[in-house]
Amino acid sequence: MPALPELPEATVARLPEYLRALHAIAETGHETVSSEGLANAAGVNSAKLRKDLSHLGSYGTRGVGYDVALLIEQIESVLGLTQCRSVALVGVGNLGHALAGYDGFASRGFRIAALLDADPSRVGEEINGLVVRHVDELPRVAVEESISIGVIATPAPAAQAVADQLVAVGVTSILNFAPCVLSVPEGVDVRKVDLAIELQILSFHEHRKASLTALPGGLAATDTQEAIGT
Amino acid sequence: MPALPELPEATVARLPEYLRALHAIAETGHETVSSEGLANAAGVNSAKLRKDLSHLGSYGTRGVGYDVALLIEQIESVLGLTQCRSVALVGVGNLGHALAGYDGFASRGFRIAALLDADPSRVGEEINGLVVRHVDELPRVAVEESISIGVIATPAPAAQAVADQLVAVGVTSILNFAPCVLSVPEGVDVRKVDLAIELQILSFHEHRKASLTALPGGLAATDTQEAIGT
DNA sequence: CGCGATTTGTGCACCTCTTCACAAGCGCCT
DNA sequence: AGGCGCTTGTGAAGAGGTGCACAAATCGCG
Ligand SMILES: NC(=O)c1ccc[n+]([C@@H]2O[C@H](COP(=O)([O-])OP(=O)(O)OC[C@H]3O[C@@H](n4cnc5c(N)ncnc54)[C@H](O)[C@@H]3O)[C@@H](O)[C@H]2O)c1
Ligand SMILES: NC(=O)c1ccc[n+]([C@@H]2O[C@H](COP(=O)([O-])OP(=O)(O)OC[C@H]3O[C@@H](n4cnc5c(N)ncnc54)[C@H](O)[C@@H]3O)[C@@H](O)[C@H]2O)c1
Repeated sequence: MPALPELPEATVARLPEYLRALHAIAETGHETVSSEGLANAAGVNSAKLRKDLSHLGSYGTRGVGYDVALLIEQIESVLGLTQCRSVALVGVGNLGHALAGYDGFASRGFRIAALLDADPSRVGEEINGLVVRHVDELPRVAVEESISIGVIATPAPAAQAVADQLVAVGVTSILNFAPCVLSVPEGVDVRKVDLAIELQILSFHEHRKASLTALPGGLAATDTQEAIGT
Repeated sequence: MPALPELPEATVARLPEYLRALHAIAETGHETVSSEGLANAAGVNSAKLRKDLSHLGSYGTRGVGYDVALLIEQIESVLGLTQCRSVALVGVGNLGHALAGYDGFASRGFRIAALLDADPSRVGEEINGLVVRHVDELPRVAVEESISIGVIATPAPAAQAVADQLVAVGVTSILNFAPCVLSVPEGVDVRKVDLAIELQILSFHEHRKASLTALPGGLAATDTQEAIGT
């Protein structure tokens, strides 16, 4: 059993990006990669990458770099991806359909194990070989499929109720697409994806850039680092 | 012209959340709101909220709170949402369809002004009153519709090429759904949304929680702050 | 076998962000 | 008018993250 390495949250958020980059590098046939090379592929600073990897007691070789296969194994192990995790998707509407048909989950260690909706007219529909079931069946489904992550793609007003139902059946990780805050008991992790927020942040920078160029003879030595980190 | 207030990036990222919360509060009929109340609605610490708002030279009243309507106006002004921004969506596949049919954009100050795809069989299709056009028409469309933000929803291998095309026609803000890093010239902002990354982060915490509970008589006084920030 | 080229791992300084705690300000009630 | 309770705005301390710069380690080659 690997002693829990107490990773910084910022590092955890970057590990999946490294993993993706590593898989891409592995496909090109390279057996090792330098911190510089991997950092470029992942879009980060090489020093940051080295520090991140050092936190998981890394297996790099000075003068050579990192063994790609070994590093993939290490990161997957730390992220808990050695076992395939089952996901329940609640709300099979516009967005839910896209998610249900997305093959990028399976290829990265996740299995959509259940599709759930409250609308009776949607129940029974088959998407990608999976039948939509009624959300009331959640307790049974959760056990049968040993769900470990819940994804909420319902309208915002229904999201809190769905979250409560997920928590009630023992789900402790939720990915929320509805634009609202969820209140959950301690010990439950919620992550949120909100498109409108992303666009509004872009809008701000667009606005700022416009103001800057509109300024009279603004000195060109203003700070202009771009490509914001996630 | 409002002097640029030099906002911290972390604050900018939270302003849209405050804005959403404010709109919700406005609908309940409240004319003012305390930092405590707004902070709850937005899912943040009240001290953080006050500091954030103080950065935009805020208009709160001690002993009373913030004027909801005024604050909405202020934040929208700072985010550059006073003008409706036009968005071009490139890649009208699985995910693109969902985005094209999403009404959450219009309601928050954005207008999907163009749908573009490279697949000839998709060109001409009408979605939500908008006709899919060929991606080669981007230069003309960008000017006609005065596009200010580009959204990439193509497969990863095509994303960089699409980004280059967007940059070429003058787009300086890009929202990327493809799981890859984009390289863009200085002055262009890129934000990324990657579902698999979100799930993997959740997986990590799930993994960690499992290890903790599996530990023998671990003292209950371990840190257990949850509900991670975006 | 030793040397130079290369690359990792990390101490350190800097910076940003968070959180606490409280003075200053405002309105209301007497 | 004055006092009291409530709420904002902010200084300061602390926590966390970033990036530089370099010593330590390893490999390949002569
Ligand atoms: N469509 C997008 O591109 C998009 C983008 C970003 C965010 N979102 C958000 O994702 C959510 C879903 O968007 P959508 O466009 O798919 O909406 P939608 O209306 O098309 O789909 C919502 C689905 O949820 C189901 N539902 C409603 N209440 C439910 C409940 N209590 N339990 C289970 N299922 C329930 C409905 O029957 C429907 O099928 C919304 O909150 C939206 O704001 C959507
Ligand atoms: N479907 C999802 O739920 C989902 C979730 C997260 C991320 N993503 C990512 O979003 C992207 C799109 O996913 P999808 O499921 O919609 O894929 P998709 O294959 O259904 O759609 C991709 C579309 O992009 C078009 N396209 C390809 N090359 C193009 C080019 N050069 N210019 C313009 N258009 C081009 C294709 O014709 C197709 O219509 C992928 O990168 C995927 O990884 C999808």
